[in-house]
Amino acid sequence: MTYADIIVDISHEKVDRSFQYKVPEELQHKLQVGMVVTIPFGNGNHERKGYVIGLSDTPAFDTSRMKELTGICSSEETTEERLIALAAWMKNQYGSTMVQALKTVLPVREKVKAKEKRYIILNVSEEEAEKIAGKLESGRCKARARLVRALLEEKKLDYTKASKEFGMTASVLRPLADEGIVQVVQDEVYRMTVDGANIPHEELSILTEPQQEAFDQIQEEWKADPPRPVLIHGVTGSGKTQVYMKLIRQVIDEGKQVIVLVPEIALTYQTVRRFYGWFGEKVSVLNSRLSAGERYDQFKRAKRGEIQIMVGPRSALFTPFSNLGLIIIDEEHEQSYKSENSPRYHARETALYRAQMENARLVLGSATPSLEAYTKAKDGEFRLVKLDARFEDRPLPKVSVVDLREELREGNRSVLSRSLRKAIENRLKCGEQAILFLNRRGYAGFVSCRSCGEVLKCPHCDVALTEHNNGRLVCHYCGYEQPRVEKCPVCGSPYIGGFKAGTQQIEQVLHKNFPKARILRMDYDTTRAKGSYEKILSSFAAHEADILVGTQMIVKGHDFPDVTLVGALAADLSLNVADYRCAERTFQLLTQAVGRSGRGTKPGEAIIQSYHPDHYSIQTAAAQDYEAFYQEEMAYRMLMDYPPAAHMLSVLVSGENEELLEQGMDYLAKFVERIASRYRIPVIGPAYAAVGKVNDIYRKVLYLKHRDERILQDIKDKTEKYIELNSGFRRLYIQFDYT
DNA sequence: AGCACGCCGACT
DNA sequence: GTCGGCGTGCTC
Repeated sequence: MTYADIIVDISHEKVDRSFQYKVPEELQHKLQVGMVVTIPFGNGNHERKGYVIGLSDTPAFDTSRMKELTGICSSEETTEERLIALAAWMKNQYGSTMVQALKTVLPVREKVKAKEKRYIILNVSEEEAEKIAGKLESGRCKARARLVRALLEEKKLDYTKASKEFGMTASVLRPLADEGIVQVVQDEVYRMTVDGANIPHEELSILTEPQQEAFDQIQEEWKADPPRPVLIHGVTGSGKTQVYMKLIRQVIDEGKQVIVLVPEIALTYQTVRRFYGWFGEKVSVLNSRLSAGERYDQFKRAKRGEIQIMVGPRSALFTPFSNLGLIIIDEEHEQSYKSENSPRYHARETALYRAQMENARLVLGSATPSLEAYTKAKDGEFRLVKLDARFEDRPLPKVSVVDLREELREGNRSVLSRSLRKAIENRLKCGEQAILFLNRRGYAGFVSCRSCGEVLKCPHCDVALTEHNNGRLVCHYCGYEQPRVEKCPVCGSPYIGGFKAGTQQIEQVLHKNFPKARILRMDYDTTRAKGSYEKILSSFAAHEADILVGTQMIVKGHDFPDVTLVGALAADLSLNVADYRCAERTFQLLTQAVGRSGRGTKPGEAIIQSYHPDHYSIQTAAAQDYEAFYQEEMAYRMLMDYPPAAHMLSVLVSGENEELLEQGMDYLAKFVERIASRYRIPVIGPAYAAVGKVNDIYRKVLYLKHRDERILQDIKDKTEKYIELNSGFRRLYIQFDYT
């Protein structure tokens, strides 16, 4: 006898878990994980749809009370089936529960209600309703009377609102509906996000010679069987988008569908407009501001074949297209492709799997590819396509690096070095624009010396130590701690401490230095209001300001033709983050920033200020030399066994009670150590997570590194089982993360 | 979501 | 005592 774990297709949290059913004899060899089946459910044995999420030979429930599933109904639901198989893969790969994986992949389940918004309306005249209400009140039917009264007030009553606000339940409503006094109606309206109809059609531009060459190389790869994923490494401003558009056109002409993933931040009105302009009604765009219901509507349109192209952030990867032909991931290196919630999937890896499963092609693009993708390209797993020339052969900007230690020695303590100040002055004189950029991403209080640039690092992990409120310096990988230092251990200077600089202070300094300049500031504070992001950018593009100051959000893919100067104010801010990827991120940010300069007809310039002017990530970014950066960084990852040289498994445990967390983590660490010692893998940690406390929930983390992915997966599986068997972990939340 | 069960106030 | 509304809890 086999038993199937099934998730019931009822959109309610209370049944959001699996139920076990017996599999009838004749279906035993046919049934597979991911199939959609019919099951009797609940007291009335109502027939419902269910998703098979697992099969086993041993029952986990009293067999005398277990029902039998009635049939397989998957013939036309192939899209769903594939997505469920994808969820099963994600569950294994990233160590989440199946329910969590299914929820990420099939937003359909929760959203049924949101889509079919239900209303209650009166089915009788108002006078009659008044009479009925009176009768109900004099009787004992207070709840029903309440409902009728509410309907007299408000003709169309929201179903969910009604049940929430005055506790209306089905047993209150049904008699009224049966007697024909009220009626339940449903609206089915698509909530359109952007009105594509008003955007004029645009023709795709003709490819430049290098673009055409890249396109041809991709065509060649697509003829192979099976075609490899393609990585387009194109310098900033080389026009990768044009190549994508041609590829998209080709694939939809074949009658297949396309998913385009873009980083959240790039989902601007401009991008959306361009897609609508080129492909009109065939496109739909998702973004995180969309409500669950709106997102469901778009997915439904995709499933019905009303659209051919879906553009959106990582969640758009799960668009239920029936004949998927191509997945494009733009700015493939972006951090936002990695999910923060369980399953902590990476869109690049997951896209690769989905593409393989559905015979779709995959194209990644970036000016600064992730080490993971570039390594695969070097190993021949991906096809590497280069786009080396900027549009119309415009030169890359001239870059210089300023040594802030030198500035301090010369007595300049301002955030602006002398050469940067001079350069800004020049731009103002010529009526050109400047962008000043503060790469604060992931900024966590590291400690550095302003005289010699020394940064305090963990002796075991080679990542920057973080200063905590209690004054101690802590490593977030292994938990190493040491007291605060008063003097620089290398040069003895007392100028050692945390880094303090914000966009606001810089704006003030600029006002003082250049009283006539018009300055715009763009950071988290100034972009919180809806639409303000667009407003600031379009105002700067229209040259209504001379200087734009901001965090990394200003360096992403915008075209400002009058900008001829970019200044990176403190490259060290992203270089010394307590994370092994900080050099990669710094290189990416600086390269992107530098690429904003000189996009128009006038040549551009860029100035990078740093306490580590000779660090390879800064030097190679200044030289715009990706290959050199890759070699250096990869050597470092090999040396330290950091990904992609090795794989890394982290176990994140969180809980409200710090003591309980501490205890649970100790037990867990002991267990993991025992398992890992069989493979001779050292366990790193436990340590407080980089963000040690979120919303009063404490977080601790363990790390394991190994070159063989399967060994880590085995350790993860065993740990998962151990957690399941021990009730002591019930009150802790445990997440696996896998890189 | 839908159904049974059990509590509680009103009425024969 | 009994009837029926209405909240609660369970569904393999």
